[in-house]
Amino acid sequence: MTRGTGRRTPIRTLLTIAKADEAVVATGWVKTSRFSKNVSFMHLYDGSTTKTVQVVLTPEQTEALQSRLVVGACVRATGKWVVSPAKGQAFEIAADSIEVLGDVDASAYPIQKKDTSFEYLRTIAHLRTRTNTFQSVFRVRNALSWQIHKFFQERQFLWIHTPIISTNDAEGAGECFGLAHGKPGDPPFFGAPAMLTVSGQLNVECFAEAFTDVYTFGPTFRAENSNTARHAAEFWMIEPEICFADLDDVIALAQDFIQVVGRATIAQCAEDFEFFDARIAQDKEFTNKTLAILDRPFARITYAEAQDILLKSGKKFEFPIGHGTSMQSEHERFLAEEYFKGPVFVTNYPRVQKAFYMRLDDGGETVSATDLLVPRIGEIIGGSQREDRLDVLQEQLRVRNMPEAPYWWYLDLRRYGTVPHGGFGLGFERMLMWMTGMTNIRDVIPFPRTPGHADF
RNA sequence: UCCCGCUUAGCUCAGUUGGUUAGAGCAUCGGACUGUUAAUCCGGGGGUCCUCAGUUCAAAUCUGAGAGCGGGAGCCA
Repeated sequence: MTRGTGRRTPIRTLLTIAKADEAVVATGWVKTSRFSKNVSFMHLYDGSTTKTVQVVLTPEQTEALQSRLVVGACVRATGKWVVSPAKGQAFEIAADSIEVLGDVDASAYPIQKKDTSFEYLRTIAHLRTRTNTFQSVFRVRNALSWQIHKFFQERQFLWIHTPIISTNDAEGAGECFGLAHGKPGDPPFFGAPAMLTVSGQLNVECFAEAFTDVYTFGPTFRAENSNTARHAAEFWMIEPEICFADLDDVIALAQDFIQVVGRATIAQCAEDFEFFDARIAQDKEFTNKTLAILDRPFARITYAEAQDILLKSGKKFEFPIGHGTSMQSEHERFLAEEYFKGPVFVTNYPRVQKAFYMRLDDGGETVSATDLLVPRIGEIIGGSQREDRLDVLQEQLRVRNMPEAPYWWYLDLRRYGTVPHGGFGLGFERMLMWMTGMTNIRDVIPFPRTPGHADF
């Protein structure tokens, strides 16, 4: 654990390894302060932990600084690390000197030491980072990112930086954001209309067929007018691609990924998950239940079996069920939340419901695709074994009235040294929501972009 | 894009059947007090009741339109 720059010590470090009577320098912002004639207290946070450090002030320091040590003020406290005589903490700082580095006008500061709605905090996204909830959310977001890279790196996957700018709309995964430059009527900068990527998959497949196991992890853009708590116009996606692999291998990787990364993230951010259990989730056993799910195999059924389950459930659904129907949100939630009570892989969807690059099953009616459905969130992963046979892939383009020309390089992968391979795309923010219990994707993205909103 | 709901103090909200000067908690400001833990106690200030139009003797309250926000659906990750 770092000792900081040498001129200060992170609060997390202070609380774990500082020794009694050691001279310390703590820096941070005031979380709360309490003043009285004989002795005063101030709590500082610096983002390194869910906890604060208590600084004890003398009457002279109180007199001089009371009006300035308000919530949000930036402070440097120098003093001695001493045993606390009170119950709330083992140690505290007996301050020798306190400097206010940044004042706050308390009558105007919008962050208060009280519950505040997430809706309101979204309107002050530049300041919401200072609240307990968002401190925990973004520490976990950082840890989850780190554990994702760790998982793949330890398994010899290469991280591929697939392009953000694209001139083909990949797989038709969704509506694209077009790129404009210069004056209207200028020739296209890239020689063809360009857009922000909707997926790195087709690009990363090129690397898979040279490095065997690869992944992308980066921002993705969808211009769909989606107004839900689970959709954003800019989000991060994890897309591994593995060779010499079929759908079973893809599913095994996906399950291993979620379980290993999930457990490691909870272990790395134990304090933050305690906070979510206490303050965000309705259920105090929320994280323990997540850990239990991460310890046992996920359910797996085919699309056809899923339809049989829905038909036999006797439940009234708003949308039609039965073979050939497309699975709606209510059906997915029934399967994950009520029937399996946990994550479930659904496989072998009808060909017509899925993308052109998914491998056609024997019989030609279904494809080797899978969605992973989880309680509360719905679809968190979409994956498939890819069509590795050139003639079948060409036929799949043809039946969808898609031109071959833009995909010449993608088809080359099947012309030269083709290989059974597959992969999946996992919505990073959806996994974060599933783990933390946060219910709105806007509250797990630093500065969320949704229809009508790209503020800050 | 569709359906539903909400909008009252800095924040979170209450506001009866339309009726006189629109309330509470927290925050804030002033004071007191305490090894305090979102401290406690006393006092003060703070309002375009989202906007516009209408009904009415009278509108926070009823009607219409608009805006913003939220929930759900579709699309998907």
